[in-house]
Amino acid sequence: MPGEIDDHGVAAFSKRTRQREAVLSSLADHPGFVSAQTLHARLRQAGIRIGLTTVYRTLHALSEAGLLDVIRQTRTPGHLFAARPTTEHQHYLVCRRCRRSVTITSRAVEQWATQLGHQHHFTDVDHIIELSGICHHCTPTPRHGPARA
Amino acid sequence: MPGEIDDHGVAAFSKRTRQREAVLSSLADHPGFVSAQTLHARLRQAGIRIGLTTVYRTLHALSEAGLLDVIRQTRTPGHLFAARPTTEHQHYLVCRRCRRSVTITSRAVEQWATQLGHQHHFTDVDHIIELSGICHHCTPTPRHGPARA
DNA sequence: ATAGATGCAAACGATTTGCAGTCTG
DNA sequence: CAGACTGCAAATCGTTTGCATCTAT
Repeated sequence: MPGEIDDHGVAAFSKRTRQREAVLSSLADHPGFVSAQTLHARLRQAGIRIGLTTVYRTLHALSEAGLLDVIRQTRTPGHLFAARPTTEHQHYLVCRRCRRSVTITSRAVEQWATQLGHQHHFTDVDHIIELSGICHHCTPTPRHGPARA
Repeated sequence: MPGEIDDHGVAAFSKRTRQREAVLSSLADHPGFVSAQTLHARLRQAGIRIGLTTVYRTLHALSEAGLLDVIRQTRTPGHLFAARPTTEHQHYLVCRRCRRSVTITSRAVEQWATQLGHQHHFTDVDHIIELSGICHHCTPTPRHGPARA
C-alpha cells in the first residue's frame, strides 16, 4: 500500500478518524504546551469540526499511551499537554508569560528521583518536575517611571 | 504618591479569629497533605464551626505567605496542602494510595533548577517537583525486599 | 454489521465570588 | 466604630459522563 500517512505510531486507538488525525497533527506542529480548550479552539480555527469532548478524550488516551507529556501549574487551573518529543523522559522549563518552553533532559535528576524512591521503600515511583520562569523575551524591561518594589 | 508598605513576609492576617487558629493548629498537628475539603471535614469533626470558604481563603493566604506547601497530583484533581516544616524549600514523596509522605530536602536539585533557569535565560525561576509512588505499606504484592535489581 | 468514536448537553467536583451579617482591634 | 473576617449560596471553570448517532473496519 503506497503513500500512507504517518500513523504517528499510535496504538491507543483502534480506528483512524479525522479528528484524531487532527489532534495529533496539531500537537506535532506546535511544540509548546496547550490546554485542551486551547487546542480545541486552535483546531476549530483551522476549520476542523471536532467537539471539546473528543479533544479531552483523545488527549487522555494519548497521555495514557505515553505519547504526551502532561503538566499542571500550581496556580493555573487545568492541564497542559504537549507531544512527547522523544521516548526519553523529559522535563520542561515553561515561561509563565508566553508559555514558550525549553526541553530539559537530565539523567541526573531522573536517577535522583528513582533512587530516592528506593531509599524510602516506595515502588512505582513517578515524578513530575515542573520548572517555570519568565523567559528573556518576556522579561519586564527595566524602565524608568513609577517603580515598584 | 503615597509610600507603599511592601509586605512580603508573614503578615497574611491582621486579625486573629477562632477559625484561623483552628486551621493552623490542625495543619500543625497533622504532618501530611490534606485537601481543603478534607481539612474542612476534619475541623468540623473536631467540633469547630467553620465554612469551606474560609478554609479555602485561609489556605490560600497561608500559602501566599509561604507558610504552606502546595502540591497537585497529575490525575487527582485539586490541591493538597501541608504546613511547611522548615523555612527551606522542600519536596515530598507522596504515596498515591495512602497519601503518606516523606519529606525530601535536596540542595542539589534546588541548585540544578536555578542554574537551569540561568542557562536558558529565564528569570524568576520556580520549580515544582512532585514525587509519588506506592509506599511499602500499600504495596499491592506484599513481598519481601525490592525484587528489582 | 458492529464495536469503537463522536458530540451535545447535563452532570460534576473543586474553587471563587457576591454580599450581608459578625467580630476583632 | 471601621475594616477585616465569615459563610451561605450562586457562579465559575475545567473536565467527565450519559446517550443517541455516526463511521471505520
